[in-house]
Amino acid sequence: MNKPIQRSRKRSTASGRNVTIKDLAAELNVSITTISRALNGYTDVGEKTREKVVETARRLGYTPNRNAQRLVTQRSHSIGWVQSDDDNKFVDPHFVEVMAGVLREARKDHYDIVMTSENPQRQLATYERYVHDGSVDGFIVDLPRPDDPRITFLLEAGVPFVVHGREARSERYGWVDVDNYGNFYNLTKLILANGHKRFAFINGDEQFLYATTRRQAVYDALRDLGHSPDAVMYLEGTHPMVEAGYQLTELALAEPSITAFLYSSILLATEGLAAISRAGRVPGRDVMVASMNDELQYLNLGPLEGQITYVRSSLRTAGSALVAEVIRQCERKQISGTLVPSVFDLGDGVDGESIAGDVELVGA
Amino acid sequence: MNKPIQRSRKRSTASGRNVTIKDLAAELNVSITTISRALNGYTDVGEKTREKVVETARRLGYTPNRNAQRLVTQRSHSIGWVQSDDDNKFVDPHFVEVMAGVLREARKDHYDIVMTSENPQRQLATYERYVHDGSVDGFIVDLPRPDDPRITFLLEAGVPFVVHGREARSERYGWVDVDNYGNFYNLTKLILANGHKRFAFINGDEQFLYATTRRQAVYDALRDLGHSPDAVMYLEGTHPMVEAGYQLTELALAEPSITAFLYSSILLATEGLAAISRAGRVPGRDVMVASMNDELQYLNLGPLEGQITYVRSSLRTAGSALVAEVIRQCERKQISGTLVPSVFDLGDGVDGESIAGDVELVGA
DNA sequence: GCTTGCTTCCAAAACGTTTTGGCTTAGAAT
DNA sequence: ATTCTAAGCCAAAACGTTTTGGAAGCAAGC
Repeated sequence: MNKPIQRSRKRSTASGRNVTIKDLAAELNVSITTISRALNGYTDVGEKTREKVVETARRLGYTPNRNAQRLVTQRSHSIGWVQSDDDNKFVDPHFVEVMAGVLREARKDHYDIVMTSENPQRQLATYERYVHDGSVDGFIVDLPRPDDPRITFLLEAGVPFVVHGREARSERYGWVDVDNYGNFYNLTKLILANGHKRFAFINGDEQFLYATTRRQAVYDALRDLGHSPDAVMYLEGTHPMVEAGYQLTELALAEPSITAFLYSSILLATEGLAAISRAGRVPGRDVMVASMNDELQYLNLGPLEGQITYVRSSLRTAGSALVAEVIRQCERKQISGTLVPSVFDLGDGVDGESIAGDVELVGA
Repeated sequence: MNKPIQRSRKRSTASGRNVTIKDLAAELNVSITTISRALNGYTDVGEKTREKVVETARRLGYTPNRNAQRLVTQRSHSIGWVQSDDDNKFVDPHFVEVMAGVLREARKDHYDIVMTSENPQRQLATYERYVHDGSVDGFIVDLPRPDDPRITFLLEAGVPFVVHGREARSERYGWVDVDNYGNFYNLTKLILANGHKRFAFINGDEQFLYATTRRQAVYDALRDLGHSPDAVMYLEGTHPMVEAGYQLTELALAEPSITAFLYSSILLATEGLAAISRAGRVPGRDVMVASMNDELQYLNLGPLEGQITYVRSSLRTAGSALVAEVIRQCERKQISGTLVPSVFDLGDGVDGESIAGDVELVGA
């Protein structure tokens, strides 16, 4: 009898067998080769036959079995996106925005996105398994940290992947990023140009690179424009961000010398605005508020119109670019970096030009 | 030469061939049958052989090819989750919370989640294709509407699926839901019990069923407790929710008879609180604020402590239950519904008991 | 000695495709 | 008349597993 220890098996669909390439071949009295080649656009099948084939394929509701295709072609047409199961970290509203772009682009190119979450210690094993077992052709890597072990692993495994953000080795892999440095450099310049002598900078979690880069940009701008580093009160908000926005702003409000607020995320900024209002200060008149705006679709900035100056950059666009890049790699093994565009929107009473961030394409 | 019209092909991994079951068989001089059975826990392989097999499998870094397994077993061990590409609708922070639970549970059961987005008109075709081509074994269906065509389709296709929410046919499919009716009935009772004669109810978009059910519950409670339907000012916020929270609250604040606010989502509520504060009213003293709290991890309710009365229910738990249910169906074709638990948290100055919602398991 | 039963193994078929390396046939070129 | 070319088709191998239906060997029971 040879029973398995623990498995049980059953067909997945309630209805009977799906129609296969063999059924088509039988129906038309041609070989399965001809069916396959007709459907895949090869030139060695006669026009009449091809027409008959596609017609009956449609009529019988034929859909090629994806797993058979994957097995023989050794390509899954799927890309993997593994999330950190690190409780709060992964549940970030920014993430959904990126995902919207990722899904849309993937659909357009007929790729699937396969997702899992895994705690950081076991993540490498997950990447390894996914690529060994043929589940995916490449990966999206999110929120890179300095010397990110995931990147190290993927680089030496020689697997296609794209990183949302950059670290030291960014020459060697494909990436998509916003111009963190340029944007925060310019925002700082803008604040100073508007006559503010001291401001608070409420940054994101510095364990992620985007935050480090932004801090660097702010201090560089201060130095280049001849201001002391003391002109900024630097505050770091850890994930999840929202609580930090309110509390850190309250902290900064205690110092009267501070007349401007710079936020690393619009999420921090909206909370900050609440704190500012509650303290009886009015943004745009008493204080200047500047921020990075990632265009979170669910956040309506209407009520805040004019109260806030920001650099706008679409995370959704970044998401699309991510999968475009990783697919490009899967299909012809060349890597490139993409800087997503940024545009400035000035709040009321703020002087300056609406500098548009560069759109750059590194590599080819 | 027979060239294809448009394809190009390449191996996915840069490194050479992966190690297969044949390599193991060759290494150990046994048949591939034995390898397979040893690795899959069948009783008809000797203990010594089994040990040798698992040892060399580990040593050689063998990972079974997922696509071959899927092809022969006709099971993908993946479950599909198709998002509406309807621009704003899908980008809802609630979604991320559900997803955290979905991914965690899927990982635990060794299932993959494959996601796509598709505009509503073409969604049915996507479900059809996914199930025909063997990509997935079942589906998660989100945000059902009345007579949802997706449910109609999946029911008659006989495909395993689970719905987050319920509509008329909920006897016939697996679902996971929060007790929308009970919770909003109780919240209304609580508001009235605290002496409020008139309140605003800011609901979610009624094109989704959870919102309709909640409205029904509120009006039923009013009727049952002998109040006129006019005791509520009913406002419907469409997606995305956040803007609605602020604006609709402002609208309701204009009517002085209104002394309490009931929100369908904590997202609406936090915006509402901002509007209330800005209007110079203080929540917990001048007005009562009640809400459903879906435990969005990125939202910190600390600063609002005591200002708000809510029913708490974990969307993450719901997410886990969703995949547990759909996997159960895939593996033994029985369907059941699950009500996720809810618990009440009373705000300062609010009288009432902390009613705990029922935990129910319908079906088997 | 012969059957029976148990344990351990295995050859071969199957899953549904793609691709290779032909093989016909018909017409054009010699 | 023969050879060449091109167009249209196909048999068979391959992808990497799982599963079926035994077979071989050996001990126990009669």
